[in-house]
Amino acid sequence: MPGTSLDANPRKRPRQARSRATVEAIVTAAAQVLIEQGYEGATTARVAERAGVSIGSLYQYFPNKEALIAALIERHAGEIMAIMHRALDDPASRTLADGLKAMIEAGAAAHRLDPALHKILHEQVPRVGRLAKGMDTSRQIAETLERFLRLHADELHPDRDPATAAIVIETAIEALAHKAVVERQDLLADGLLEREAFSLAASYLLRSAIR
Amino acid sequence: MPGTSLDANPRKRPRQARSRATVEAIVTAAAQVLIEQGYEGATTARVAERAGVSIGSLYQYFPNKEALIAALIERHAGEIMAIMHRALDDPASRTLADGLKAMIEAGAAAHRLDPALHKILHEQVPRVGRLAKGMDTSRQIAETLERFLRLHADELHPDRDPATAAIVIETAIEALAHKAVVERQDLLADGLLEREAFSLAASYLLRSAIR
DNA sequence: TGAATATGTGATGATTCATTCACATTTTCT
DNA sequence: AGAAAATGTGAATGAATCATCACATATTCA
Repeated sequence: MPGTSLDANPRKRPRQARSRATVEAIVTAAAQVLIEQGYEGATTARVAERAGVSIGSLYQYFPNKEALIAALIERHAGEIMAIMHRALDDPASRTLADGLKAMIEAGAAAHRLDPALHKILHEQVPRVGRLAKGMDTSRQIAETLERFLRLHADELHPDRDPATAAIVIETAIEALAHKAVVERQDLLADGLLEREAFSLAASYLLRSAIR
Repeated sequence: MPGTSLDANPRKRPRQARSRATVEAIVTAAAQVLIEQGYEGATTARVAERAGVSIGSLYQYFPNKEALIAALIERHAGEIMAIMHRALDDPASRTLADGLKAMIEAGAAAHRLDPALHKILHEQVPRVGRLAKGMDTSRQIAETLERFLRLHADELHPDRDPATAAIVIETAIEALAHKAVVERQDLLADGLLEREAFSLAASYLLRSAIR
């Protein structure tokens, strides 16, 4: 099996404010070092140094490197999911088209949060053990979208099955946002990305063609 | 900079048949070990052992681990590009819709070539130095598709710019095929993937809505 | 205040790995 | 055949890295 996964659970809870700050500093430093050095170069020693704490402190709260990265991933994934939920649960998303627009904008925003970190997490972090869980954002978003599609079944193209369509659209939108942010920044000019993504999704999903 | 990249060029050319077989065995072993052990677990020693040759032989032809993986990537990418070109250059692709279908089927076929290897290459191999170059398949496919779209400009939806549309479609199709093969094998049943991908692409691209 | 608890330190051990090199074996070429 | 070139070998080297632990400092709380 790829990468024997160790126990990646937190070791000890920070109780005092001082230690909470330490943990925070460590995770933030991990993000920075990861961006600058890549996954292999992000050694526990370097992270601790950047955080301004000793190695020992790092191991006080994270049993190993994998757990540290897992914490970082969960923090990042949490931020993205929050943005997504806000978009689709927004009562302003009255119509299917509105919801789509909101979702696409949320996706773009999520990717712009911290593009460098997002890129490294996607490309360089071995998807192993608990790390994979944290990255499971996509499945959750697809489920949220599926519920939204069912709510607007009347506007949905009759050939579309909500479950399948949700996966298709979530996958495509995510891939587009990722590609734009990571290697085609030209698509980010005046919301070109958002317009194209909307055209793509809308023409596939909508019963009455608004292309 | 992430992952200081070393000289990843081949070291020595195999001249005799015997050594060509050795190199072949090493690259094939690399694929197997990579699949079984992940990127970190794929040590040069293990690869050599699996190939049934000594460490020394491996280093005779590959200056380092990165070069070895790069060779593997290039072999895999080459196979995929070959499939793609065959599809879009096929004279049977008379109409835009036909070409799209061919391209989508080629994409699916490419992913089915060796799904386990494809997955590991995409998810676990750091995109660094020469490794990144090899992974650049996507850009090439987008360019091929763009040319194809220009050839069929008459069928193209007037709002679509060929260059942008090519990127959008290539990205979406690739992402869908990848997702299906890697984590949604249910989409592979009776060509569901291909049908959905076609609906998505066609409704976005075509002037006259064939949805 | 001072005992108990929480937090912080960094030298050190143990392990793993990539890579080299001096030498052995096989193939080619004359 | 036999010299030269190609190919193959694997113990040894050296450099990283992860992770521990005995001890120091800071904070809490009775």
